[in-house]
Amino acid sequence: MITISDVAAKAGVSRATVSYVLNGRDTSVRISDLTRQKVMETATEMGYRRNELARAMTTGKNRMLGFWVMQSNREPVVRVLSGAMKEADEHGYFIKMLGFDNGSLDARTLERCVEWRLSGIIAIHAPAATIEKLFPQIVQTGIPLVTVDSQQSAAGCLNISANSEDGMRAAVAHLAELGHKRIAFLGGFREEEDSISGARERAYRAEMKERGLFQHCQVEVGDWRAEFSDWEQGTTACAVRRLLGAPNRPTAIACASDHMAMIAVRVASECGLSVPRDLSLSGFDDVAVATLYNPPLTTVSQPFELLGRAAVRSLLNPGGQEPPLPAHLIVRGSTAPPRAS
Amino acid sequence: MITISDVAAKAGVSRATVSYVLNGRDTSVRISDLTRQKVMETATEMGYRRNELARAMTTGKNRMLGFWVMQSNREPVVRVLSGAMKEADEHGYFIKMLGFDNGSLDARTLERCVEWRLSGIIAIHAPAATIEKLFPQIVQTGIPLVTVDSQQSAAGCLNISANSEDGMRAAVAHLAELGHKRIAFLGGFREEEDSISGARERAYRAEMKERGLFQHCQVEVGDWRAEFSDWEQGTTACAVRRLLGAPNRPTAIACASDHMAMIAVRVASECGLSVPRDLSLSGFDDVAVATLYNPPLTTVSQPFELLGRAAVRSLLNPGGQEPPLPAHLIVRGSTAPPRAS
DNA sequence: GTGAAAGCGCTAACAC
DNA sequence: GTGTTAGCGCTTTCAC
Repeated sequence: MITISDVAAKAGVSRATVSYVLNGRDTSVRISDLTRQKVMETATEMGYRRNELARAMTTGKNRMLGFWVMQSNREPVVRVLSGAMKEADEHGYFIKMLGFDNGSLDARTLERCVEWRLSGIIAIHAPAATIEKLFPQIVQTGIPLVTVDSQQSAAGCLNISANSEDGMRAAVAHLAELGHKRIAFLGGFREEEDSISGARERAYRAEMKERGLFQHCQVEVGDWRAEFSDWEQGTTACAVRRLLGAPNRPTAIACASDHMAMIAVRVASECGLSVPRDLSLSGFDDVAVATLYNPPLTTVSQPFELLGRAAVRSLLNPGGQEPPLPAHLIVRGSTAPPRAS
Repeated sequence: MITISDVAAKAGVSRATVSYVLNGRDTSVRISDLTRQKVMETATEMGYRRNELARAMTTGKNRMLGFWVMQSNREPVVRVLSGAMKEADEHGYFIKMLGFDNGSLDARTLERCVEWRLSGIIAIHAPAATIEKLFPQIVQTGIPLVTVDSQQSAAGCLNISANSEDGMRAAVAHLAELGHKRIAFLGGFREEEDSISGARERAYRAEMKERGLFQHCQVEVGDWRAEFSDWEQGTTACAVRRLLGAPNRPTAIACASDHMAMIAVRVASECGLSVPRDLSLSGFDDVAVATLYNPPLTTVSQPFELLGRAAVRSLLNPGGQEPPLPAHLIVRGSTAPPRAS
């Protein structure tokens, strides 16, 4: 492999000069057009390839960001990743994958981040408990960490999320405006009080209250990391069955994720209920297949790609404020006015 | 940041000794238990963190694999990635993301791979044309490249795929055994003769022929990279409409992907046809939502995680043969016997 | 068994 | 403007 010295020798200049030219540092250190040209030529001619490893080592800065995912297999994750990739790329940074499905943020992986001198870490869907437990070690590494779509500012580390409260309120409002009164909420696993599902639940209650429907509130909790393969025995399906089996069953359910809404559709048809004729359902996330589902899902769309971009940006310039990202309702075919009863 | 020299000084040994101990090279170079212990202790005590950058630089080997994806947003991609991550991790390797959605394999990104001295590249869903065009440059870099779920051995570079021919034949066989005769095939974009969709199409024809149904063959081609958002105007929807609008419309369609099968379900219901009562449909991939779909999709399951693992393994030991990975049929609710007509 | 010393490829003061 | 030089943190050969 051709090194900078080889180029220098052949071009008849010093290594430093080559380095300057190759890094375009012409502004601070003037290099004559002639030598620059000469250096460039011999470099390409010899097939020189810069060694980013050596560069990163000497500067002590690795332009590489870690992307930490607890659970893959979820479309939001890959969409955030996609956004992060693009933003990172635009700043000359790279993404290194950390612990895909390897369970949660563990000390060992954190260790590896410092061994590689990463410039930052993005953790997506991080349980607040884990973050909190690891927090001392995280600050000790000195590597900035930003969470995405996790609990609001767990332990004081920055979190990037869309404004899902507004989104949830919009969903409930939509349902109410269609004429529904008994609108239930189907949440994700309520791991801790302040989980992301909890935030949506609060938004639901707030909107219900504002519309004078508070006495009709009904909340059930499923588990949004459930495997899909055996959803029929899952906690989400059970939660929906409880909801639909109740004497005063709801005519609409606002769900905390699209997948839960899909499970709800399936359970409803089990019960002989058709969506949206007998039951209106709204999802959350706007997963790609939401539009292909049968019926197409009314849902709250989250700007996942933008979340990824924002996460990278906030890592790159720590001071800067990121504008809040809106989540907005998309009305499709899974919601309709309640049947005249 | 504590360096190896710091540890050496404090432990009262030379840097070399520390290096030996830390790398567990005790076998070739004997280190006394006492010194080893001493070194280990001071290292942890001082909070030493190895510098992987420096290590990679001096050895000239970067234990990092590039993962090249043309189009994210597809579940298969993230599942392959997940498998690759695990396998890489078990061998002490890492995954670096390359060009997520940045279009296809381009020369610039390849350049970057050599700048980072990557030990290998995994390219998923690579169009054969691109691979072929870039092939000279790829071999020139000397970085081994393996494709996943791409056209069979494009231009002589190794490709890892499940045996989707068998899977397709199983799907057609299943449909035939249910009593269907007019079984159509809905393929992905037929970019070149030997595309992956083409392979499935050939398998379909072969199975039809074997069962004496060759005269009932009907093939339409959609586009499996279509966006979902406007599937109604998409080529896949049109292809399905052509199929269902024909005088002798098929009673079953074997689709080359789950998403296309879902589109087919939607189009069928547009036409007043119900699945599986009026039309049986089989998918391909076994995407997570296949089981949640309405109706649950009969589909051919691909072992994506294993593909990822196999890709990494074949990069790590170039000689070794990877055993073929089977794709198998999963029967769910989207297929049924044809209506007595 | 252990240590001295020579790199690995590059950057960045500083001198010319 | 350009070159000299001293590292960066680590590995590895070769003496001791």
